Amino acid sequence: METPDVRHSPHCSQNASAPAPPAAHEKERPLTVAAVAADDAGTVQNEVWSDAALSAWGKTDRFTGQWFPVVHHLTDSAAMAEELFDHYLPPAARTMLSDLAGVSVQEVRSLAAFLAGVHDIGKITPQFASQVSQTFPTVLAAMKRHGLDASRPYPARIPHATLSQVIVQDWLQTEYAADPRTAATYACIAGGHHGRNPSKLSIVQARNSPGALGSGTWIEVRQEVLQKMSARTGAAQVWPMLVSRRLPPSAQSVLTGLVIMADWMASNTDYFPYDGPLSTPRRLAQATALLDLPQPWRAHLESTDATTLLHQRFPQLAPWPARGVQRSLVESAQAARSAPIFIVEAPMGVGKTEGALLAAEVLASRFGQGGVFLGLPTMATANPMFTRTMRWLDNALGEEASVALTHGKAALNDEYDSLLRASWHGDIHDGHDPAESRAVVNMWLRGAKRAGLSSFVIGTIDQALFAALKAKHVALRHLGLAGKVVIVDEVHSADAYMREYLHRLLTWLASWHVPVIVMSATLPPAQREGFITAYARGVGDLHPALPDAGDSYPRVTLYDGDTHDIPVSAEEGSALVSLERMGDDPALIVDRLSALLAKGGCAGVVCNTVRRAQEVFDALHGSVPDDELILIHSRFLAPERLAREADLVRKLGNTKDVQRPSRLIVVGTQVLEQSLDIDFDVLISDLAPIDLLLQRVGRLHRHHRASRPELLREPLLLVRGVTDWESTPPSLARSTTAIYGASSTLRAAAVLNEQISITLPDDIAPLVRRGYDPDLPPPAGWEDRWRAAEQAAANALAVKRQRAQAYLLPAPHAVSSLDGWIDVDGGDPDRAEREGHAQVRDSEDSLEVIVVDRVGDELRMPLCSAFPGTVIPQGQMWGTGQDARYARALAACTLRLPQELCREGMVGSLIEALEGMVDASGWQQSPWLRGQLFLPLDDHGNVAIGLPRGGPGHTELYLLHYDSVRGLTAEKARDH
DNA sequence: AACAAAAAAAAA
Ligand SMILES: [Fe+3]
Ligand SMILES: [Fe+3]
Repeated sequence: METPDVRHSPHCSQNASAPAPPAAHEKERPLTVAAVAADDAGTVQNEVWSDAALSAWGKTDRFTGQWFPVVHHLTDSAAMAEELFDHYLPPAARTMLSDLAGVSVQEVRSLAAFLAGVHDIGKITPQFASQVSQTFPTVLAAMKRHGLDASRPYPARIPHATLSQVIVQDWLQTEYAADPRTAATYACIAGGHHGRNPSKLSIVQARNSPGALGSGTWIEVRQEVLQKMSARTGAAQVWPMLVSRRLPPSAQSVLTGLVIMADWMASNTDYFPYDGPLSTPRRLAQATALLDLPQPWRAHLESTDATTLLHQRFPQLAPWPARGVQRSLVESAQAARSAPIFIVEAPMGVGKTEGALLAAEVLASRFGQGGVFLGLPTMATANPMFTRTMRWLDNALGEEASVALTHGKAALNDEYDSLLRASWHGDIHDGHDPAESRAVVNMWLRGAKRAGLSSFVIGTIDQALFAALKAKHVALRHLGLAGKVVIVDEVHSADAYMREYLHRLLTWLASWHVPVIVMSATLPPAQREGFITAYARGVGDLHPALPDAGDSYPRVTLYDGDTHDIPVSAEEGSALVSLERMGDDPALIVDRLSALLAKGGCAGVVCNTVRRAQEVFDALHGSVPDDELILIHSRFLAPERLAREADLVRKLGNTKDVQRPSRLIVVGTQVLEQSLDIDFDVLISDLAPIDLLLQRVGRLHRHHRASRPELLREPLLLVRGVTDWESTPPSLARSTTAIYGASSTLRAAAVLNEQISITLPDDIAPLVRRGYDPDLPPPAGWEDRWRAAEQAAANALAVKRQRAQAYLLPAPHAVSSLDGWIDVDGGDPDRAEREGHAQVRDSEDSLEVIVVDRVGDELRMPLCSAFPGTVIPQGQMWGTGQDARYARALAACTLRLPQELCREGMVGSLIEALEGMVDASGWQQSPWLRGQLFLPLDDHGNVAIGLPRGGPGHTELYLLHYDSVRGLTAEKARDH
């Protein structure tokens, strides 16, 4: 906290009895003066500055009564920026900044240090200084004695960062005759140091506030700071070159990120104490020792051969040679002319991830990146990827490097948690052999906005997309990504809304020369082209050559200024999947499966909704033994869903110790289509968009198995979810069109129309291409429905894209400076962030709750938790200290409520109802439980929720039931 | 009226 305003201090509400601040005459002596040590080497800061400059306060601490001169904070920040430039930024980021600024690396370093060295110069103004007139009157009196009169209060509060921008900008204009627009491209970096750049209008307003800025000595002291910082950092020699050209926005944002990082560090009194050593080198040495930031990663490869590399990094894969995709990736990474984007389309299980990590090493060693960002669509896939990446790092790292797992529930991941705890205590983490692991979590690189600044960041793709979102501190996201190789996996799962953000991200990444590897199942050609076009835009190429339109799969496409179709040697044999249509009555499944599984076998049934899955399950329940039937969907408690998925992989996976049962039916929803590496002998699926249907088919005879049951030797796909196959066009189940829209589902039906088989993998690319081809003609007799569906889809797409624009960060080429770049038309970003309007996913309201068991008057931890049955105290403080582990285990017991309860306009009353059911007031101190909602289930797994609907006094009662077999069900009781 | 899965949220 920079101002002594303590209204927002977390301590103040409960701190009525806190000791009063020391008496005014005692507390306002800068302790630094007394701390000059005789052997202090280097520049003693006080000798540099005039007494007037030293009298200006920059920070105050109301609790200790100490204050700190702003010129010292600025000197600390400049020194920290130099340190970060030299030892935190990877070579790629340094040369990128130098390229963009049009000066040498050394010169752009001077620019960075200068900007950090003046970021708070707006504090040397009457308007800022006057804030402490009540709390630190003698500081103001001393300032006044030095000619800095701040005794008049300024109620109109212009943020000091805005004042900094005005001051720096005007100085560049008068001192170096910079034109205003050019000056703004540099000055906005000071203006944005609080995470939000002032708008052009507010800058004009600030400039026209002479009272706020002050005159006379105020101007002289600021001039002194600007000149001495310029001289100290070497910027004085660089400005004449810089002012002749505008700094590109891509450099503005990364430098802003660097200034913010330096400021945060310099503002931490553990690292830069008010009363610590006075000489800057000593202060910096103390801070860097305490920070202990690992250096950026330096990739060093011992071989150029893909197979050799593969075996060095992934010894468990020896002695098998590198696979086709891996070789293509490694070899084309070696050949790329400049930082490239790869688009890798291949099924799971061909070693894409390993190939991408090896390619990242090749790219980083060639282009100087210092880390890798690896993004996945879900937390559930990011977690195992974190573990895999850690094992790669065991073999890839020569020195210590920082790692982070970044997603909303990262702290619930045990491996990351142990690394986090090790960073606290400074001791080595348990679990994995620490001697082998040079990957560490750095203490400073924790928290939502800092973790992404680590060298190796594994997280949800959202964490990268935030770099394209209008949100506070987006420049820190830019700093985090600008020196890395960026890999995003399973990109096919992104919808049109997310793709808007992904495109914008790619444009920014390209502008920093960041190598990108996009991995996906088959993409419609328009999507492939969209990624290349967005990336090319970032390097100023408006008309990149488009990739070959032919149907190949797997395929690797590369753009490095030119577009290349990289050959991938095919290795899999092809398979002919028989395709049959069946009716929608669940009873038909019972009959069909009992016949098909007569000689044993494992069947998967994928339904488009939870309700349909539960219906199929119920139909099978009577005739199939319990241990041969599994239901899986997302409406299970998270630990139970995890256990279920682990069970499926144990039974149907591809591991050495797989225990495949002789007979099994798995009924589920789309959770079966996502990233589970399991194999069915026969598959039944609801009709779905063709790409999704093919994802599901990917689970059919997925692994090479020595033998399959006699009746299931050839892969068979049965498609249902259509109420009438005979009508023209087929009439789709309503729930299916509600989820996917009529167009994409109808298109799937069209491309499969009259087909009786699918050849894998050859048919995949053409089916997906045709399924999304705008010119696909409807089959005869489908025209009317088709037209209506196409129109509805076009409208929905336009709405989605439109919605995405609201919080989409402008592209680097679309702005001159960062002035107002995260401002939202008619809104303020603080509010947008607080209320969660700014999103990278387009989603309707939905609610996740933590489940507790209610037994009599007691609340207990759920049976699936790590502490089953443990009593949870109510109405008293709980969840911190010794209880934190219980709170953490409880926080893992989440359950998503059905959409039926989260309808438009219902969520508010639902939250209210839930808050009334469990007294969680005593748990709010726990970071695990703070702000969460709780659902108490009685010992039958039941809970009733009443929601006001319609008129006053009118209530709808929903009966929820949870059991470990069917998951959560909701039904509406009769009105009462 | 009812329809998957998925993510997220502290600074200087
Ligand atoms: Fe500041
Ligand atoms: Fe600051």
